[in-house]
Amino acid sequence: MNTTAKPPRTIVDADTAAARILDAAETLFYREGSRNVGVDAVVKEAGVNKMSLYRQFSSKDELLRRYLQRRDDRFWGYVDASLELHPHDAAAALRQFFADLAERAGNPAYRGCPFVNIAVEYPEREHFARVFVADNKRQLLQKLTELATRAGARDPAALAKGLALLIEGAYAASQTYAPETELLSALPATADLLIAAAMLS
Amino acid sequence: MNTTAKPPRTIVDADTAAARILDAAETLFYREGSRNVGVDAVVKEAGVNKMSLYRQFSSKDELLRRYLQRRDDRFWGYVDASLELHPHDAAAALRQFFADLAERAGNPAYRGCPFVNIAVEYPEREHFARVFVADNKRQLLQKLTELATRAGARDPAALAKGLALLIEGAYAASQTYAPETELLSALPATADLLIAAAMLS
DNA sequence: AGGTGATGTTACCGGTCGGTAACATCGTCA
DNA sequence: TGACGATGTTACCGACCGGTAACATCACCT
Repeated sequence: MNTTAKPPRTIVDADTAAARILDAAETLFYREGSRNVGVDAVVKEAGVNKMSLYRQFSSKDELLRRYLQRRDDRFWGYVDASLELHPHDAAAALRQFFADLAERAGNPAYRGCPFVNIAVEYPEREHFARVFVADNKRQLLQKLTELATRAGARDPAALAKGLALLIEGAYAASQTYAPETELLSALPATADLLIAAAMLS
Repeated sequence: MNTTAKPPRTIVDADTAAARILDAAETLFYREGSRNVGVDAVVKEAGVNKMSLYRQFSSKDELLRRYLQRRDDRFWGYVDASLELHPHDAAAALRQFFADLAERAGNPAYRGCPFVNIAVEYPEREHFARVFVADNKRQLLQKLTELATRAGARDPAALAKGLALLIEGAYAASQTYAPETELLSALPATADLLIAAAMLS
């Protein structure tokens, strides 16, 4: 028998190749870290040839850019899904977001906030990926401030910053603390407390 | 003139070589990330030869272990320094810790919590460095719980977890948010709020 | 049918990684 | 003085990194 049979050549058009590469990059960059994953691993996971990658993307950095954009879209999808449940009650919307975040971050496959991970992976604050991260966080703080204002907080900026710290804390703690610690179980109640305290005159 | 003059051979004994290597590793691993720094960069920073490293340390992993131990010692030094200022007032001690943390994390050279960074750099929870990190955090939560108890909190475990989340949040936010955001300025007040709320009947 | 452009495959480039062998050179102590 | 052990220096190993050239093969359109 022929033990050296080559696998059949499979041909995929450029668009599907690009999509599969992006899917593979999203999976691997998030799970293993963008700097720990080589392009060879990406194309293997995507089931395409390395040249297919470099014909669709100019470089690994370009792939990283697209990865960040995907993560950004996904993140705001999470936010919108939580907030839409309470369109006329900003305080409830905030509480909902923390409940949903605690749920997501408690998943065993959760590997933390992709943006926090990027910030750790790239030491230079001027790196384009770090700039992207800072921009995402800036928009998040803005959204939190807007919600805190609508909720009627005495000092909306202060409440928003406190909640932003809690959010980052949930991200980091999901990776630093052992799962048995169940630190995230305290997230919703702590957020509720901050929100409630911000309403009192 | 002789433009190819070799630098003079400098000889240092094993102990000072080991110390300089550890210092260099601590600086570089923290600033750039342990996986982003090669042993060549470490020996260059230390001003010693690569063989001097491998005669003192069995591997880069061994160096990483020593690095983690150093950071652990340093961390508990910070904790003790804050707590010692209020030996008979646990609530004040907690508040002091957050004030000092906000100060440290606001330093421009601050590169976040070394343990958070390790957790991001190494994807596998079973990796020895991740286990070390989880152990440090477990001890921190224990210390916080003990202080919350001494402070007279109604639910010490809940307060400790909330504060632990805030701490991790300060670490992560120091790297994700742009400095202009001054998110850390909200840290002490938020911690104070949580502590005060935990005391009320 | 023939040609043309997109895709797949292989092999390779220079650079960096962690780690080591071999040898030169030094200080120290008998 | 001579020998021995510790240190410094150089060169190298195989593996992986991001990226590319050259060529084989296919689909599709005229």
